[in-house]
Amino acid sequence: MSETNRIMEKTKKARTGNASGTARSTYHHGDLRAQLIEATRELVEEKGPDHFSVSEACRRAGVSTAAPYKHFKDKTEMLREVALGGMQRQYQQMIEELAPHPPGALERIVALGRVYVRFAVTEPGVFRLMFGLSKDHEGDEALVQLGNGTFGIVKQEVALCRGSDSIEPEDEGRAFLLWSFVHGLSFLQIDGKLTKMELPLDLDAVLHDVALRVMRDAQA
Amino acid sequence: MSETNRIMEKTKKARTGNASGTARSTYHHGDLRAQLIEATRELVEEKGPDHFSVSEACRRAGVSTAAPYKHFKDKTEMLREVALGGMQRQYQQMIEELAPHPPGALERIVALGRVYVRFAVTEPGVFRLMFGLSKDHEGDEALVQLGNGTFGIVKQEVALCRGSDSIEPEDEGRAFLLWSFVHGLSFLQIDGKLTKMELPLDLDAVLHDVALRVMRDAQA
DNA sequence: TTTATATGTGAGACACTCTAACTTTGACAA
DNA sequence: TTGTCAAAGTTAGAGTGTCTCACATATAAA
Repeated sequence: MSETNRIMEKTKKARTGNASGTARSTYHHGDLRAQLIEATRELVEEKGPDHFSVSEACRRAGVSTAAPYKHFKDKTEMLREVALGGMQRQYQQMIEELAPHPPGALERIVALGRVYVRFAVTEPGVFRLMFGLSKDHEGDEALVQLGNGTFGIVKQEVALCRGSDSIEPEDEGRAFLLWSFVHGLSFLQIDGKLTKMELPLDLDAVLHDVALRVMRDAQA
Repeated sequence: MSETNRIMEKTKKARTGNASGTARSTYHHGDLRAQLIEATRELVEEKGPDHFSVSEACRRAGVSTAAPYKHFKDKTEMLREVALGGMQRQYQQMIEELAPHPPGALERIVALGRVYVRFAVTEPGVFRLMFGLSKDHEGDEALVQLGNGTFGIVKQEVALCRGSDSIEPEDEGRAFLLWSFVHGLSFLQIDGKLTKMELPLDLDAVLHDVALRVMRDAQA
C-alpha cells in the first residue's frame, strides 16, 4: 500500500517489502500487520485453513515468529481478519453484480447465487474459513454483522422480486431456501463431490431453475 | 465389540478396557485399534475435527503416543476411519427411515432429508469431518464408494417418486438439488447461522416444502 | 519349548504456538 | 537539537504435538 511506500521512503535506506523475498534493512517493518494478513490469506488458499501456520506466514513476511503477537492476539485472530476480508469482498461483489439488472428482476436473485458460488470456487480456502471459524468465534460482532448484511441483501431482493419494498416473513423463508441451496452447492463444488459423480453442472441453468422454483408462487 | 470381549477373556488377567480410565495390566491392549477410533470419534465431537490431537486420543485409550502408529499410517488415517464410520451410519439411518413409507411416496424423500440434517446436528464433528477431509483424501476409494452409495439412494428415490424404476438424467438433477439444499441447511444449522438470525425453523415443514418444489412437475 | 511376529514403550527430532525479556527506532516534548 | 518513551521488532525458551527409531514383551506358530 501507499502507506508502506511512504514509510519506506522516510527511511532513507528503504528496501522492497520482504514479502517478495528480499531481506529488509529497516528494523521496523512499516506495514507488518497488513502484510501478515495478506500472507495468511495466501497460505489459507494454498494449503487450506487447517494447514495454515503462523510460522510460515512469518517466513513469508520475513519476520520472526514472535512478531505477529504484537499485532494479533493469537493465530485465530489472524484467521479472523482474513475471514472478515472475505466476507467484505463477497458482499461487495454481490452489490456489483446486482447493478446491471433492473429492480425486481429474477435475474438479480440468480446473480446473487452466481456470486456466492463463484466466490466459493475462486477462494475456497477463505470461503471455508468464513464458515469454519464459528466454533472459535461464537459472538464476534463484526462477523455476525457482515453475515446479516449479506443475508439482508438476499431478503431484500426476494421481497423486491415479489414486488414489495418491505421484507415479510415469507421473504425470509424464501431467502433462506436460496441461501441453503447455494451454500450447499458451493461446498459440494469445492469438495469435489460433483466431478466425482459426473454431474456436468451448468451452473447458470441450475441457478435459474432454483430461483424459479423458489420464487414461483410469489411472482404474481 | 464382541471381538474385544473374546480377546479380553483369552487373556486371563483381563481388565476393563482403559477407555474407562482404568489402567490396564496387560502389556498388549487387546483392541487398541478400535478403541483409538472410538476415542478419536469422541474427541472429534467434543473439540471439533480441528482441535483433535492424537496425543489426547492416546491418553484416553491409556497408551503411549507412539502406539497408534502400529495401527494407522498417521493422524489423517485415524480421522479417515471416523469419517468412514460416519458415512456408514448415515447410510444405514437412511435405509431405516425409508422403510416405514410406501415406495414412491414423497414422504420418503422428506425422510432422507430429515436423516441428513439430523445426522449433521447429532454428530456435527463427524459430519464436518466427512466433508472437510477431502483435501487430504482426493482419491480414497472407500469414501468415494460410500458417498456414491448414499447419493444413489437419493437418485433412486427421486426416480421412484416420479414413478420410474430406472434413474434418468432428470432424476440426477433433482437429486442433486435436494442434496445441495440439505447439505447447505445442515451446515448453516451446525454453524449456528440460523439461530443468529432468528429464523424459527420448522424443519419438517421446510423439508416438505422443498421436496414439493423440487418434485412438483415430475409428480404427474 | 523355541522362535517370530505383532504390538506395545521410551527417547528424541523437529515443527508449531505463544510468552518473556531485551533491543531498536521513530516521534514528540522540552 | 536532544532525551525519553512507546511501538514494534528480536532471541530464547517452555509447552504441546506428530512421528520415527530402537528396544521390550506377549501371542501364535513351529
